[in-house]
Amino acid sequence: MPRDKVEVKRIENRASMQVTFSKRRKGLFKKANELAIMCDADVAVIVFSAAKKLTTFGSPSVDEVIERWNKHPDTIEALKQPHLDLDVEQEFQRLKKQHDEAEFIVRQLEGGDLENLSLEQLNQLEEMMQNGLVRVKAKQREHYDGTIAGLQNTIHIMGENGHQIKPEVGVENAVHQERRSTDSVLTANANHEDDHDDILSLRLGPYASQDS
Amino acid sequence: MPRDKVEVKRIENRASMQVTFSKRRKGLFKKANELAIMCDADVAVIVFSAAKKLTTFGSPSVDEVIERWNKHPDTIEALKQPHLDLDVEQEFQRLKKQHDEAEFIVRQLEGGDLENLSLEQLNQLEEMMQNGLVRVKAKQREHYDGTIAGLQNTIHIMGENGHQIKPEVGVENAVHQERRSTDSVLTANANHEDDHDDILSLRLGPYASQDS
DNA sequence: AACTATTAATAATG
DNA sequence: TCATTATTAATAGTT
Repeated sequence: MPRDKVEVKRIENRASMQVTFSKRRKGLFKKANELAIMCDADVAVIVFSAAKKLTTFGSPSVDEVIERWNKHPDTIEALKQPHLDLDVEQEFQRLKKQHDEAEFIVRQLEGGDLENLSLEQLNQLEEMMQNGLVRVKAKQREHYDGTIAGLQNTIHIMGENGHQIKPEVGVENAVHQERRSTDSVLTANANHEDDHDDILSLRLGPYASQDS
Repeated sequence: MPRDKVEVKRIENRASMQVTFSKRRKGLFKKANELAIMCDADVAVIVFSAAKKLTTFGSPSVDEVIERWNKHPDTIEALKQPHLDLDVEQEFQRLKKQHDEAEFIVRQLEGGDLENLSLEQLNQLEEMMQNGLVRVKAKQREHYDGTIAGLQNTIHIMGENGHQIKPEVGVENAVHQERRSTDSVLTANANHEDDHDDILSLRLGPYASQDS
């Protein structure tokens, strides 16, 4: 509905599909919510992205609406429960395949072999990595900026209290010190409450460098 | 969204609620359909009116989407009936966890959210990406070198056949350009035979599932 | 249902 | 990804 009229058909460009998806999914959920509230309706919306990510909206909840749907006359004749063991196995295989694909990319990062990739695929990998790198660096900078601001503030306060310190000298240097190359590898997990960016972490503070 | 701005709250008047319900439900289904088509998403929308009437939209179908929802990792844990074989269930969880870790890293590359990462984790990610990039670039260079060698060989043969060309001049430059318009690269190898596979497999094609 | 005056959603852009 | 904005699309109130 915006800048240009757009045809309703599959968006071939991956990046813009992703952007459009996010926007429209948000819009869809908003509409669903409004319908539920304004019209006293029970609504469930289930969305799987092209990347297989699941997002849902439910009022009063996805489970309850689906439960109702299961019991509804129009639905009830269709499915009983004809699966389980077989389906679990299938789902297992599907998940395994999906995992292998993600693993493959991670393997490239961790030193996996690139022998069998075409130049085209290498270029795609490179772009993916470059883009990721840009974002990581930007986020690192935010951390450092926050730390620097905190330090400067501390120094400012110390100055007001009559301490005799020349601040700017050490701060900048500390931050821009080069990093050692640990070969450690991220054992990733999204959940961690141990997010500490206190002043001490400056010591560890490697700053990103190089081309980007 | 028309004549007057309207608050999102329950419409008390039965008649106008019914009218609004019809209009908005239609709009909701239209949006859901557009999302499914444009963004290659699987979408299910289930609506019970205040009068308990059921209407649904599903792409590819309500049943299939709900089936997928049932089997989704995020959902399966909360399954009502825990009648899964214990071994299978355990293995499933193990694989899911492993997958989450790989998926997490890949997400960062694909533009995932870095907000919740500590500085330490960002540094590890960066290093991983840098290392991967170095290897990818080295491998790209091999490809280009191969191309160069081939060209030089051709030129050499042409020279023996009496052609008058100075080869060394522009070869290196010519080969090392050629690959910066990355936007289109991603869609370039989209084999649509695999249409409903995920983004990773689209990018990496047949190599995605391979093991080392 | 149809009709519009408006608001809301969003494609393109930065 | 986030913000802005120029447009189109959805729709509340009215007929």
